[in-house]
Amino acid sequence: MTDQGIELAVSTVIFALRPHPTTGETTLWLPLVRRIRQPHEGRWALPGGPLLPDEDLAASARHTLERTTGLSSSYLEQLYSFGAVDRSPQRVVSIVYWALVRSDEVAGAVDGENVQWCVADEIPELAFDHDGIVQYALNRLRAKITYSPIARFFLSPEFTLAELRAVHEAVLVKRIDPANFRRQALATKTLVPTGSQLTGTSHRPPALYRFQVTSSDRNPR
Amino acid sequence: MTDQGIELAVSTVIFALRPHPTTGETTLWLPLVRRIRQPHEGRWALPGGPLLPDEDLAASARHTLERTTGLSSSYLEQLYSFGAVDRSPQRVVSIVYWALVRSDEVAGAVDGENVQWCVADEIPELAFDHDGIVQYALNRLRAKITYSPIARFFLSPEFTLAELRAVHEAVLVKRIDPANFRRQALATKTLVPTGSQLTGTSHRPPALYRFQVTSSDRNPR
DNA sequence: ACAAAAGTGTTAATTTTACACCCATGA
DNA sequence: TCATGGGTGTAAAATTAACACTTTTGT
Repeated sequence: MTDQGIELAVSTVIFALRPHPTTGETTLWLPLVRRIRQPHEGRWALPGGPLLPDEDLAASARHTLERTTGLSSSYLEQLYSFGAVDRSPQRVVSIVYWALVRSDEVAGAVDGENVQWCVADEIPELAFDHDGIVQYALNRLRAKITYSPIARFFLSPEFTLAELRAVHEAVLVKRIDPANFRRQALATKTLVPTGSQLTGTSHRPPALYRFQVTSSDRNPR
Repeated sequence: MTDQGIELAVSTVIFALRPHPTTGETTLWLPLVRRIRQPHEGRWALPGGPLLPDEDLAASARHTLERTTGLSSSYLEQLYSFGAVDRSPQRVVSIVYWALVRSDEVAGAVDGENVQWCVADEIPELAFDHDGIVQYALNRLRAKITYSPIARFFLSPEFTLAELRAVHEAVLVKRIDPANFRRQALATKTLVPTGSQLTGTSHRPPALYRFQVTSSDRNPR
């Protein structure tokens, strides 16, 4: 009832796919922001900010995402809430979201003054307990992509099965048999062929697909 | 940085197994508390309370559990955080946990003045969005019991495979083949036979098992 | 014609499911 | 000895995984 004086913040782990700087392989990246005040001043941290009184939790995450990257998310899901007592002099409860950004959007993004994109598996030491949070988000993404069709949120609405498979391979960092992947993907019945093909390749033109829009797309949770 | 004046509360969905009042079948139950002030005064709601400044999130959930039921939880996991702007005149962000209580503990519990245990699938209309939260917790429990050995948290440390199976059957509300269940359970290698048997049954005495204690028991998340 | 990826077919291995049947105990 | 669940065996069915092979394009 009475005010507890606990600060509420919302942070977001933002995932996007980009080529790895050395290997060139498509890899998971995420943006970090440099802290410009105490505590942990100068350290890299997850983008976030205080929850505004008239802002939904998810809206807060979306705003942070737009503010720090200039991008919009194609998928957003709550990850976990952290609120250990010892986090800092002023007690903070952080509600953390994770988000996916489409590759065609992220291609045009550039690092800002205090924003830097990092390869997800090569993160520097972060402020607070953000290392653990990133690891937790990575686990969640990798687990979820294996049983849920979230891979599509990295892609444009129309895509080939090879592109969809490439997303899985990049996220899970392992090769996947194209023939079996195709059958599994089509067996879900969530994939609809558009009828058209992707031309301009130096091989047989692949068919284009799109995902069926389901009602659960609005309430992922 | 500045105080936002948002109230922080922690609620808990507490599950226990008891016989169904009419069918006698072992069924999922959960305790509800009657609200004694506005908003939603008189309505049933999930047990919970404001987060104290020096209290961990999980500790808050545990305290609520003990306060309202007089019991302790054998398992506690964060469920979700809710914080829509429209929840009430005073904005509240609720961090919700779910908990399991052992059957031998709950047997001795009695309903208090403003506490009532209800069959989980026959919940009355609740205050706030608590109906949805209960449903979400039920989904989570039913999903998790199929891939994680949480069923044991309803049981005493030593139990028979039939008792373990009965927990699965009660939670999922469906019959499970005893032979196949046994093999699956033993295949996980998390089950250790104690060497002793349960006597006093009017049939072949079943072997007693206990679960291996793993390090992940401390950080379920 | 050749390379390269799209797409199809086939089989082995593994996991899941169904159910028959023997075992050990109390009544 | 009978009823009752404990516990084992086994085979069909479904799923997963591995890989050969055919198709269609650009060069």
